[in-house]
Amino acid sequence: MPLHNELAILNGYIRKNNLKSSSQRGIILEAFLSSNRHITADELRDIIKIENPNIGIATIYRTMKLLCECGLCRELILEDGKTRFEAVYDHEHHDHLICTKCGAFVEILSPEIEKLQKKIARKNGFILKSHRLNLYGICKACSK
Amino acid sequence: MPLHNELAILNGYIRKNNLKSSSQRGIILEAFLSSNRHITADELRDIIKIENPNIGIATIYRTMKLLCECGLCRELILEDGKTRFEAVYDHEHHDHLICTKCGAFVEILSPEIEKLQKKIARKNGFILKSHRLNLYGICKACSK
DNA sequence: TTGATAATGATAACCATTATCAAAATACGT
DNA sequence: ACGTATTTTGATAATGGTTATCATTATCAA
Repeated sequence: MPLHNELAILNGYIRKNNLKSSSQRGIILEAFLSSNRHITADELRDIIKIENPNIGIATIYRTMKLLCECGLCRELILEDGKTRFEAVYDHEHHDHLICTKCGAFVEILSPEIEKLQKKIARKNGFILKSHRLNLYGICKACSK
Repeated sequence: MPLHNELAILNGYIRKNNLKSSSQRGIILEAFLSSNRHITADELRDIIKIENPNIGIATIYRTMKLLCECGLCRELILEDGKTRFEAVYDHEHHDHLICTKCGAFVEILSPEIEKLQKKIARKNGFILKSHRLNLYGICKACSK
């Protein structure tokens, strides 16, 4: 049950920062992890609403920000104006290949590209902290 | 005078699509090109306001969209919630290296990375159409 | 010049996200 | 277990960038 690990991380972060735990945070974390996709705050709310209609959207935003702070989650900003949240713990770093027709996501990984990125940053006097790489194209199904 | 070329492209696009020309579009195009940076609609309005205080923000948005359609401009979406516009004509394709402290931009170019991207897309059955690569780090001046 | 249509400017609407604030929940020392 | 200080929550207002609306104006072709 991987949830236990993530919950431990969240609770550790809460303790370390003198925050307080709440049932809402556990519920949101579980819904987020089990959704298993790049989800928006609104979509998450719809899922949570079924069992917990009283959890407000503000709390979802606040909790997702918290999850990002403690390294369980990452924001994904595309061009539709909505922030998507992506699980990080136990997930290798990856970039995205996105079908512009159907919206399909493929997670991709290229150590070679990463190496080149570091090299470019160094050449320009930058200390590389992170990067964002999205590839846009037409997937197999859509190109038929 | 490179403006002439861009103006010709814009006017060609207008003619081809049975649109109508206007003085505002020329003014906005010129202000955009001479700003020579990744500019937001708001910043562009401030520049234009000095000589043409009567041009509305809606027209600026509409014109920038038009410039994107005819290939003179590209939208750049970062994480501050503002769309930036970047000149494309006569500019080689490039990605971005961004300082997370001072916001400095460096345009970067790596044919090797581009080649790897194509390879990855192909391996996943995608026809690659475009990509977006931003590197985030600390620039030389800020790391002192 | 006229008629059809596109463009403009002012502003309202939109929508995702954040701030506000009173009420409720939590943690901790006693 | 109790009281108290502090955090969290939920409802909702506010924010801010962008887009839609619409009456008026400008453009273009005949």
